[in-house]
Amino acid sequence: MRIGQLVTATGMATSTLRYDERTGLLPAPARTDAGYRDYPTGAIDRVAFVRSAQTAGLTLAQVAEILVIRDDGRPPCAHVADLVDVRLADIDRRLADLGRARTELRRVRGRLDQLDPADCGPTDVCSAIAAAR
Amino acid sequence: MRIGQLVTATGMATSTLRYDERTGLLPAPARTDAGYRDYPTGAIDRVAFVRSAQTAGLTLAQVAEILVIRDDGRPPCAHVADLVDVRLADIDRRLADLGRARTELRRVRGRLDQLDPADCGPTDVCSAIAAAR
DNA sequence: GGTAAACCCGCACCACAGTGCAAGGTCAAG
DNA sequence: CTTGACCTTGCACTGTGGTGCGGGTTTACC
Repeated sequence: MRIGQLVTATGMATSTLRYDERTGLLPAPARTDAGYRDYPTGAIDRVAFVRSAQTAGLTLAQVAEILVIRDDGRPPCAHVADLVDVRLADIDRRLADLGRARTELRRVRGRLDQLDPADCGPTDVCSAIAAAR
Repeated sequence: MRIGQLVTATGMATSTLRYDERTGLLPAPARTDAGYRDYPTGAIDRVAFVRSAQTAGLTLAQVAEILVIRDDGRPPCAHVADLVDVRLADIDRRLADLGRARTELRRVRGRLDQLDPADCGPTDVCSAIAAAR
């Protein structure tokens, strides 16, 4: 299968597939005599897996770790569980941060509605924001 | 005030202050004869404002926009309100995305706990993740 | 006058996940 | 045999918010 076929099969861009190969996410495929990449059919599943894992919020570096273990013949389950746990903790942290930021911005927004632009002296840049400390 | 004093007053790094100046967030200060930056005392508030706005979730580019308006002598209230609204919408989007990602990852985690590594054939890389599509 | 700390500038570099381009080679159809 | 689609490579660039380094000057203190 040439790269064009893999593109239509997976929906990825050629540039992305080559990028994935460069970074070790996809094994370097065989080459035709002319130097064209010649993928096995399994490459479709491999690409699909990479994108699933990415959608789940893993970085490509983490996906690569999983693939290394699997390609080594070992089941990556334990490592995947670790990565997922780390990612979940990260998400919880981000959710908390964003929630706080939202509360804060809502407060700023409320002050802005209250504020008459004329009241806003040139001393500070924007009192509605400066108050947010 | 020299840059070192501003550093101790604001807690920022010199490199960051110079960066902020380069990108227009801080006005270029006066210079001593020797070429040292010589900040007015107001610079402390300016830096503090930039960090407040940044903490509120605005990008430095957006903060710069606000400052341009203010330095132009106009009250930036209306523009700030726009930026805050945009940022709030963005945060809501992110919160929703992260919530979905968390649900998905929790599901993957559940499958991992269920799964016996021995069952995980070498056909797919990790069935717990591959199922997440 | 010597030394250490503080300051200057410009350039290069970090993560992250790609995208875009130029210049060239190959393959299939007409 | 030509045209056009497809493929190759490497390099540079995107955005964001800075950090780090090297080489040189100036200031502060003893």
